[in-house]
Parts: sequence; structure tokens; C-alpha cells
Amino acid sequence: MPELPEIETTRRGITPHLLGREIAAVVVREPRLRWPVPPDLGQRLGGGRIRSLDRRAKYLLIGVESVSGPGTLIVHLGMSGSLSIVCGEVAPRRHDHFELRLDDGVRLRLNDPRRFGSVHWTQAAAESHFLLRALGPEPLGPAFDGDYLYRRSRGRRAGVKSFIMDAGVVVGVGNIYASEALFRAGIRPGRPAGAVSRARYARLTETLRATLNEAIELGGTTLRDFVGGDGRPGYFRQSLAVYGRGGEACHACGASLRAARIGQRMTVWCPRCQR
DNA sequence: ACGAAGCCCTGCAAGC
DNA sequence: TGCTTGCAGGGCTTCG
Repeated sequence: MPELPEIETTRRGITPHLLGREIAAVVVREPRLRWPVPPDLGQRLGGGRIRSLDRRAKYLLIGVESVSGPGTLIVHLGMSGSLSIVCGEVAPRRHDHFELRLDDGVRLRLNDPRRFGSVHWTQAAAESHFLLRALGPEPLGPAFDGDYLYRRSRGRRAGVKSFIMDAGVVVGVGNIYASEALFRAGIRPGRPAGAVSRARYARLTETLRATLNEAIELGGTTLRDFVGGDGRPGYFRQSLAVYGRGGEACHACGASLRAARIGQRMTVWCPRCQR
């Protein structure tokens, strides 16, 4: 489900419901996520106050002033996870694994059928957590530009799509937006990353930023059941030029879009527009 | 260091 | 209708 725009949409949607509230209780219905949910989360978080909601890569960082000091709840939605705001007593649905109950009766629910998501709690600096430590720069941040991508890509023979989906290079770029940004930049996804020029990387950073920003503006991409924290679906799906359109006509030139696996992930591109 | 493959898990659609 | 198969928005881990 979620790439960076979907996480950001979720963060913006749930923030007004959480900020400043006290955590009354924690419910863990299914601890077997990508990593086991800590069994003592209830004791650690109970009575704590939510101070901040941030995002790093595809991780949601919930800053909590807990009874034993400040810490961060690190939530990842994996492939199929979603967070929703529930008011009062609402029967849990299948795959509702985790829940924060707030002092005003509102609940934050994590639903994740495939259980690739995770919940961690750390009282150390979040950026030093083992999940976040080795991450590359944010694509919408100042450290990300064409020169950076050009430098990092020298000598790399894997496809440029796999390269920009490598979280050690740049974070938050998943299968949808990698495909879309490469289409907009006119770069063939299978081209070796080390064989892309500096000028074309400059162009790619622009299209990546634009694609991600547009998707955030539209509330993300709803493919099956994604809804932002406010319950509304994302409308970026109508803007997809190549993702999920293998065999169909390119909107720009009419050529038949090609589809193939690159680095295990289905990839679609226009054989005429992308070189 | 890099890159490819395996694996974690459920749901859904397509094909027989 | 019911079964099997393959694929899905991610990413850590292992192996060469």
C-alpha cells in the first residue's frame, strides 16, 4: 500500500487527532508483525503524552513523553498496512493488530493483512535506531540533488530503477513512484545506474520531487483500499502514466508500454519515450 | 561494496 | 463452483 506520499498523507490525517493527547491504553491483538511488537508497550506508553508526529522515509515517528522519559514509537506500514482513526467503541476488524487508546476516547488503529509492518519503541534518538541508521537522504530534502545521485551511482551496474529504490541511496521511493518519475524523466528503468549522465540525474531528481509532491497533494495513490488517516482515498491513481499499464498505449506517444521484472519488481516503461 | 535471490504473510484475480 | 497459481504498494537477510 504505502509509499512516501501515502505515509505523509496518513501522518497529516492523523496528527490533529493525536497531538497533545495522553495515551490511556495500548492494545496488541497480534504481536507477530515483521518484528514482534514489544510485549510491555502498554506499561511503557500508558500515561504518556504525544508530543510530535514526524516521518522519516516510510517510517512514522510518534514522539511520546512517557512516564519514564521521552521516546519514539516507530511505525512502519509494510506492504499492506494502514492506520485509521476510530472514535469510541468500534468492533475491531480482521487484521486490526495494534491500537493506541487516547484519553478522549479516540483510537489509532493499525490494520495490516500481510503483517509486513512493524511497531518499535525506542528511548534513544530515533535516527540512531537500527532501522533508520543506514537510510539515505529524504527525496524532498535539501541533501538530495542530481550531483548526489550522479556521485552515488558511479560504478553501479544495476538498473537505475533498482538504484533509486535502494533506501541507502534515497528513501521513500517505491515501485509506483520510481516508475512514474523515470517515465517523466525519459529514462529507461533497466539502464545501468552508472550509465546515466549527470544532467539526466538532475532531471530525475526534479521529476521525483514533482511526482511525490503531486501525489501528496492528491492524498496518495489508492490501488485497492488505501485511505488516508482522514478516511479519504488518494486520487493520484488517475495520474499514473505507466504503473499498472503494461501493454496499454503511452499517453505521450501512443506506443505500447513494455512490462518486465527489474530487480524482482514489475516495471512498466515506454520503449519510445524512455531511453 | 554490490547485486541478485529468498523470505516474511494474506488477499485477490485469473485460469483451469 | 472450486481448486491452483501467481502477483501485489516493502525491506531485511543471506549468499555469491
